Amino acid sequence: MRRPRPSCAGCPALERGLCGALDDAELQKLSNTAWHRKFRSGQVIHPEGEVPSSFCAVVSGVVKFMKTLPNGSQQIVGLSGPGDFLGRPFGKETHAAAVAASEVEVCWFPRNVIEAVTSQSNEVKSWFFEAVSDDLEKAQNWIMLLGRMTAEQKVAAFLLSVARKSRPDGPLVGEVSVELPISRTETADYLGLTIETVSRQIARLRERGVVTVRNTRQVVIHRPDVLETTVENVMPVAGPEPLRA
Amino acid sequence: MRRPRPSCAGCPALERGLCGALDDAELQKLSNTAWHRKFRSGQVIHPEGEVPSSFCAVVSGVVKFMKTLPNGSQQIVGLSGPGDFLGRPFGKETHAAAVAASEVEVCWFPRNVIEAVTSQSNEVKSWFFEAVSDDLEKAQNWIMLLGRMTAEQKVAAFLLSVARKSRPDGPLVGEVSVELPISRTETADYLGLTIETVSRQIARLRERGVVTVRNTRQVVIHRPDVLETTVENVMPVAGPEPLRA
DNA sequence: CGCGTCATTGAAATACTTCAACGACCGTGG
DNA sequence: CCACGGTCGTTGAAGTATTTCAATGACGCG
Repeated sequence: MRRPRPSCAGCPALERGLCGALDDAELQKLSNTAWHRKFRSGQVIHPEGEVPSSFCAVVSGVVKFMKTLPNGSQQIVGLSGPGDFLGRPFGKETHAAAVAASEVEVCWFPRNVIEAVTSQSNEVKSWFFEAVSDDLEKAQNWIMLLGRMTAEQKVAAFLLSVARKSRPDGPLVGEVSVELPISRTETADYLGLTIETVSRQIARLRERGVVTVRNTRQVVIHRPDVLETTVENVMPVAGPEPLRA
Repeated sequence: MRRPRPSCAGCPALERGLCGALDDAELQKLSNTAWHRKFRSGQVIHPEGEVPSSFCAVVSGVVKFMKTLPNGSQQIVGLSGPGDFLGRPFGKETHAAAVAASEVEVCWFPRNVIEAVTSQSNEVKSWFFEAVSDDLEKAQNWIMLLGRMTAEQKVAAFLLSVARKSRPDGPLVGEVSVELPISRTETADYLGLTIETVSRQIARLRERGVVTVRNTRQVVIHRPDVLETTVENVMPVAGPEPLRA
């Protein structure tokens, strides 16, 4: 259902995303054709392997990018939040499905409008380039995590990444209360673990007093420093061999 | 040591890479400042976390992109071969070290030349955008592999990816003889396994008659179809539950 | 209240790693 | 030419982290 044209004031895509890189005329052009659209948790925004006919920015909620193996096992290959853009210009098929991981609201435009703006503006091209480069960097960090970290480290890294997103400025000292953006099942698919292992690792952190679990989505991190050393050092205490140059 | 200016004729970067997207004047500008440089296996081409002062295309050999954890464990987050470009314009620091995985020859230019060409040409900007997008897609496929595949599947997928690169056209039928581009240790770092596990999985494929190992780098794949079903199906036979829509 | 979904916990199974020994290959120097 | 040492790969046995299977518990909704 078509909703009234959105006002861009206060939109996270304007403050942090592509729209902030546009000049007034370009923004006007985009917002003339834009409309807001809502998805319930689990709904597919862009299916895998199609050229999306449209393009959108996340206004609120969390979007997961999923790949599915023929045997049914799934892997989340990326997450997007408010201000992030879904899809890319220049009609390539998506290589992962974009699925709402919560109630999601997006600002939706036809792809030809985005492509018109993109092809004319150098700055917009650069913005896309930077965005994809950042995604690539995140993906490579995730490759490191999936390939070389233990379950304990993966969960610690996940909690830290959520905490850092909620505190973009400061360096995580003292108590940090965070809201987990995704369910246990999704966390497992994100970390390449089973749901049981995720649950057990969180339980261990709770037993050790590192975190308190208010409910399945609300976690208080008492000792972010412990999480950080967990991620950085495989060895729990006293690394015997300082690595040589 | 500075080598004579290279001729672009026959260079893989011209045939498959960025240089093919340049017009004559741009190519001339680039080749005027370019020179060839060689690296022995193990030498670092771009260190991690620096803004590279230069930019280059791989002419021959294999380059690995590595991340290292504080405890010393390593993960290869990408591989590049002839025709691929290392580094990106617009002065961002690299997020992985580029290291020669074999004898490597590159075509080397100062970054300001590349940036001049890039900022003036729309087509070059698009080329970079496409290249990074492709890298992102590969990285996301690798995330799937690392997160959800067994050791057996990882090794099968690796052999297939090497075989496919050697036969860019046809669909892998019959016997395929491949040369592994990287050592066992590097394969392990690429697949997120130990060297022993890689070795054992290859041994199992050999015992099952799927491959023959001529030497550590030369492998003949007798049954690529078996490798493909291994990757696609976790279950050896009879997937019971067809996944529902 | 009862049902369905999602999360937690326990016990058994297993895949992968770790530790350790051995073997193949290769260049060097006697 | 062959012995020697070094690196890299293979193989075996033991250990461990994670998965799998199964049961129970918490929460929301009709």
